[in-house]
Amino acid sequence: MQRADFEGDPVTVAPWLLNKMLVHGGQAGRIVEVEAYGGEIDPASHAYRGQTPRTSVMFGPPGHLYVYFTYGMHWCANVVCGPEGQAAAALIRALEPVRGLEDMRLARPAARKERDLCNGPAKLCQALRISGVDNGADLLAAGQGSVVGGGVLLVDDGTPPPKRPARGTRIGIRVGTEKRWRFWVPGQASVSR
DNA sequence: CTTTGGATCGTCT
DNA sequence: GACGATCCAAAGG
Repeated sequence: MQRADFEGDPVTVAPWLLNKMLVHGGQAGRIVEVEAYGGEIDPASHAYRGQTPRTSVMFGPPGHLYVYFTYGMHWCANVVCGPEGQAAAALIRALEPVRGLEDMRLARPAARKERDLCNGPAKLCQALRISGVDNGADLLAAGQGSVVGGGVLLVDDGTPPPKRPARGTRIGIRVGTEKRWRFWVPGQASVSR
């Protein structure tokens, strides 16, 4: 897994992210649902109307984390993809909880079942304690010799993406609803509702 | 099980 | 000044 793997089209990179691990501190989950956002050509993307202070990370190099705040209370996390200068991203919509479940439960007292811990884009940020301070983090910083351990990381544990991912329309948007740019691991309990 | 409405504030018009 | 890449509790069936 290298930075070049993230330079492709978001519709290609997003399903490729399935089954990779998202790690933050002692908590980790397997990505089981994603959505592709196509930057300036995609009316549903935050970057559709060009670069703003909020969306600047999306215009930077791929393999970084774009975190945004919405509805006055929720954080959501994206993997920046596409070449530098082009805004594209994959929204992480759901994780299968893998490690640090006790801390996840502490961070998300509203979750009743294990699958409720990370089955939504804002839920997984709550569970992994991802917030605005993580915006712009380099997801590939592991093994680069610097201070590693506090940041958000993407890890390939060897599990390949599903050969035939399930596919459907994106959720929660009001434009661009015709594009079937949502991908998930078929039969996974932790996909969003 | 499904439907509905409230919470809450940064961002851009 | 409007609205959003959402979540949750409450109410109804």
